[in-house]
Amino acid sequence: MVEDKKFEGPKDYYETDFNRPSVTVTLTIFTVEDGELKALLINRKYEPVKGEWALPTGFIKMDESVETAAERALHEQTGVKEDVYLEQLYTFGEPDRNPETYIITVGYFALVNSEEVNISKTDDVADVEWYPVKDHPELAFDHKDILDYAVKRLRWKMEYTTAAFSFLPDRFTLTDLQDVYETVFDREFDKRNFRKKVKKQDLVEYTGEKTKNVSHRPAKLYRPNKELGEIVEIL
Amino acid sequence: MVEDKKFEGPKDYYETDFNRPSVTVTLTIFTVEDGELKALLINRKYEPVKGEWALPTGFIKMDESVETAAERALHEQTGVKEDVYLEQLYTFGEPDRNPETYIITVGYFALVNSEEVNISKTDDVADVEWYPVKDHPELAFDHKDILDYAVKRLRWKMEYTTAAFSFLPDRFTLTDLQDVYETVFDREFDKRNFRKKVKKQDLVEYTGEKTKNVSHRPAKLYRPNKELGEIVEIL
DNA sequence: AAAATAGTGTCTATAAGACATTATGTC
DNA sequence: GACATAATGTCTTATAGACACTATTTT
Repeated sequence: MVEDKKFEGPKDYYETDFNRPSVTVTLTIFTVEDGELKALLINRKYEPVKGEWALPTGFIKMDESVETAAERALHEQTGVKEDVYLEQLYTFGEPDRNPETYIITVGYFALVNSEEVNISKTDDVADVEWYPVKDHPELAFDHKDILDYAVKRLRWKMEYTTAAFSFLPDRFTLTDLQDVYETVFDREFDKRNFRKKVKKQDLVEYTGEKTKNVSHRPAKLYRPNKELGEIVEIL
Repeated sequence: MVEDKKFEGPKDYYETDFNRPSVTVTLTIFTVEDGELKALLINRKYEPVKGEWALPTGFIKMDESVETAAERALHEQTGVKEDVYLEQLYTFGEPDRNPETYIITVGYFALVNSEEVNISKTDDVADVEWYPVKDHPELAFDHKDILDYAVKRLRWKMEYTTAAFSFLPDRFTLTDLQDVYETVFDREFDKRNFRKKVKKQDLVEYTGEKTKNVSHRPAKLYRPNKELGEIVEIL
């Protein structure tokens, strides 16, 4: 066993020393809006880095799991009531990532539909805002690294799972779905190949309805097949 | 911002309360030996769970990163001097995963060549042993979950990267390589298809030498191509 | 009928999987 | 020459990508 000597002993090794790293959760909350991939940033009200932009963070209570802390932070910050897709990303643990003391943070990323989410500024923050991932203010701490990592993971996730549905409403057109992919991957896909793949994998089912009040041919509205809300592997 | 009220305030929010989760690292150290996938287990010398088997764990010092703590635990426990492949796995953060207090643990997995590793029992442990993943003693805490998770990740890693080389010596035959895959995935692969794939991807290069003193046709000895020690994505 | 977007099929190239025989060394 | 393992190629099937025209609705 490799433990700090201070914690060693035949009985108890953990309540003997105050000098241990703290732990927080840090959230990268993504949405796709206006053809852009956006992340939710907060402007910090308190020190350290007061007045700077950062990803939402939160401490972990003694009676809640790390995952619960992340969900709580998500719900309290975005105002969204529904459960959204939330996944652990990576734990960032460089001693100097926080300028004042050693704080390890467990990163999570969340995918939300911007139409179902109400941003609510709480008393703990100076501001809350969606920013395009391609054009956002400088971030405090190592939050830029965390955001970059989250974008990579999001792309991986969208390639191999049905995560894209998390960005869409209950019913959507195949063009909507393709737009989400093109936005996140920042490139175009061939319409025929895209639809071929989606249909072969039975990812969606036709609702029987079409778009209304469009000045062109209406599009069929689809919904995710069966596994509503669940993110499943494809391919 | 979502923070425990106790930590709030315009100035300082982290050195005001003792009642926070602790953090450790937990290692799943894999090797392939005698046609079996094995993990390194330790028998605990101290409470809690004294006398039970568990994965190696260690606290994080205030001046080292989580990754460094994992490397330190690895080197101190296995006695291996060389750098080995080490990757962060997942952070396990259920409040009740430790019976006495809330300890969050950052899981890592390591891949080592059993011939290059010397297990060294330190004063901190009662015993250290390689155990087959398919047949090991009961594990303390949630270490069985961590081990299962690590096996899944290992399989994924071996499917998409050159991680398998970490289990092999500098020079090996293609049969050796295939044996590693068959052991980890617990199934057989077609010899011709396996070799076709390995060679098309330029994963290995022929050393010019062959096995000696075998009572049958000698096999060519290969080494990993270029990226010695590095694990790269394939496919 | 003009504008705007929805919707569809073929061909080619590449990768994965099934499958059996010959080659080369030791004893 | 018997034994044991090394080494190799073809055929079939599935998947990915390139590519252009017709259909349906509104105004």
